[in-house]
Amino acid sequence: MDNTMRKPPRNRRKMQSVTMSDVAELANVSPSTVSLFLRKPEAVSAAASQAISRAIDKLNYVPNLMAGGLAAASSRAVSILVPSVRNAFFAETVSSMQTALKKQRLQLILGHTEYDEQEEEELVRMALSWAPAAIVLTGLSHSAATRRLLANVAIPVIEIWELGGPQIDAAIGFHHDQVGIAAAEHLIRQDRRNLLFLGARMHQDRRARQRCNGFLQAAKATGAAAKVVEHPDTASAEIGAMLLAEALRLHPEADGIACSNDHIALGVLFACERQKIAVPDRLAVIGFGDLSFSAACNPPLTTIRPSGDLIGREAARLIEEHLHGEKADAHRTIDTRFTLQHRRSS
Amino acid sequence: MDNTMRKPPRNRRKMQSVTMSDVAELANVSPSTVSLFLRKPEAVSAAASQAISRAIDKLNYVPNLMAGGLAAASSRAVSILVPSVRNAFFAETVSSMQTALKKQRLQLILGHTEYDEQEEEELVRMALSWAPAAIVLTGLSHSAATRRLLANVAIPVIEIWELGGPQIDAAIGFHHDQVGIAAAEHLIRQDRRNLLFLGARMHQDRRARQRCNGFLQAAKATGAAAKVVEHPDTASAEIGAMLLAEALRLHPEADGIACSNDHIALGVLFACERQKIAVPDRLAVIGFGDLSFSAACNPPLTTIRPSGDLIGREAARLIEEHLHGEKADAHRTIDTRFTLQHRRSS
DNA sequence: TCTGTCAATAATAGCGCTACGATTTATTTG
DNA sequence: CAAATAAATCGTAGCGCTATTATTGACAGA
Repeated sequence: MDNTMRKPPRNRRKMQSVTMSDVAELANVSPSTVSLFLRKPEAVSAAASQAISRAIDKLNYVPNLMAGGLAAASSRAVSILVPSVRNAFFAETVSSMQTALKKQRLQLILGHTEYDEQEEEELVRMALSWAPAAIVLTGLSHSAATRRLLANVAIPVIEIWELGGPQIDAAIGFHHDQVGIAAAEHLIRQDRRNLLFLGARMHQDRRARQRCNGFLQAAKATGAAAKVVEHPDTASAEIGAMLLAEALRLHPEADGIACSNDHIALGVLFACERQKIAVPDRLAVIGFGDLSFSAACNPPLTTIRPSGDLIGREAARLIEEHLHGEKADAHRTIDTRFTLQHRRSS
Repeated sequence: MDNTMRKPPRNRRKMQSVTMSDVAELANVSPSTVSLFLRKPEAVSAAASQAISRAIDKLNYVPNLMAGGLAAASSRAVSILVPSVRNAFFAETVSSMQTALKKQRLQLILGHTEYDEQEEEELVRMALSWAPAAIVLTGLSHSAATRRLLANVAIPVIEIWELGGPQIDAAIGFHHDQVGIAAAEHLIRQDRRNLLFLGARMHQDRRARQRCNGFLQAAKATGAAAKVVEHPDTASAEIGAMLLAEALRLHPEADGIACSNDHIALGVLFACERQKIAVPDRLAVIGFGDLSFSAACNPPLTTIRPSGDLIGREAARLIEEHLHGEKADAHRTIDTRFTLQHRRSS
């Protein structure tokens, strides 16, 4: 009996053109050494380093992060979930974070929750499938299942753009009620006593709601009158103009207006101009966001500038620290604060 | 000699809490069946499906996409590289694309090139490390190395937001020179003969440059005068106002102005208002972008509306088709066009 | 000369999953 | 009712890499 009877070459896999072994072979070292070189170059001799570098260049080797991640049980990806990147605030944070993370060769996986906790939950599940190095969520409010999913992960879970509630792990942001308070106090300092808050999409945007509540509270505390007029759609200048019209119809006595953000405020300014309502003499206006047009409009808009950029950078820093082993105390809270930009609209 | 001498349990790996085998065991099927169920549920019997579903829920199983991607030699990630997501145009595309891709359980890996081809190259390299299902780039201009890296990949390479040059694979967008032409022709139709183009960051923003060139060309073709005034920084209303001042100083005879985008145009409107320059009587203004404030400002801004949203959706569609095996002819070009929004500023 | 120590490198054993062929079971049909 | 066909399920062999341990070689001290 022929015991050399060979099985036919059974199955065949797809593959990557150039692998680490190819590099190793060309550089005349073992694959282990190539791997070591890629992860800790300082542990490899100068001669070997050079040979490997040369081989990588020559072969145009691109490491397979999935293989690496699988073997190391963690990937070079960071998942970030924001309501929407169309919103300039979150765009800013995402952008600054991506820039900071690139230096550590970490990549951003982006998801949009559209202010929907169910959506967020699904995205968290998908995100975890990548065994990310960290996961970043917007706000402190999440579904029970989301909390459960994240309760026991070994990676940093960072909640951004909101402070002041129970947090899963770390939180980076500021207190939105304080923003509202600051706006109200500012208007009152300008001798306004009939205050108004114009808000968009507040049924979904928890943080806008918090600003509104802080505003009302502070107004009440000083005995000023304060009303709210809102609109369910996403903030825009158009909605802002509409809200102003509605507001003046309902509350013609108003002399100080805070807006849930600068888009609304811009619309208010546009409407005031059309209707020859003097700003700030007849009506003081304050916004939130300090968007790109806010310093340039007529009159320049007083507004509260959040720290979207800083939030992203701090999140990246936290992730970096964790990666470098500095376990850091969990449940860290970083208050990035906000600043009042006093301009001529108030 | 004791041939039962056992080696000590050699090494130990980290691991994921719940794996597919755990699910299989609980559901009383083989891991293969679980895998099959996850990928092609219709190929598994109702009984098994139910048992597996139950087990997944019970164990809270989260598949490991890296293992899956490694085995399948391709991942559920799509890489998208844009200049910056702070730019509302790209934010729109990224957002609509993410929404469309989520339905197919594909995830977006985001990178910012900051208008730098070197940066882009590095990001492409990083992106390829994930064996993405597709890769999306902005524009048609890339470094030689980038082209080389992408020349032979088996996945769709989609270039967005620009048409009219040699493309790597598919391209989705529109012709920016046509935008410039449309703007010039519009102003000329409004009886303007002394035209001006105000541009920001044109040394980096190739597409803004193309719009400018189209504008100049069309003006020249009809015998109208056309000048350019530009500023190196990112577009903003502030820069727009500065550009207008500079422009009127250099070209006081101007009666029609096109802006590289609506931020600039908004700044122009602000400045005109401050200087009591009548728009459109003295000066007609047209922008590009149709941003959120453009319909609401004073006067409402005539502008050209691109199709950022559609670009994202079409890109997602292309990727989906490829995933479902419809090989589609390569080098596809999809012109998403643009529309002129004629409002009162012109 | 013989250890002992250290630095550099290599061999080994998977990480969790998918693709493929093989096998089993159910269903049909001559 | 056996044979042929179809449907459902399973077993196997990696995907390309990392982490750990094992090995090698150089050099020091005694």
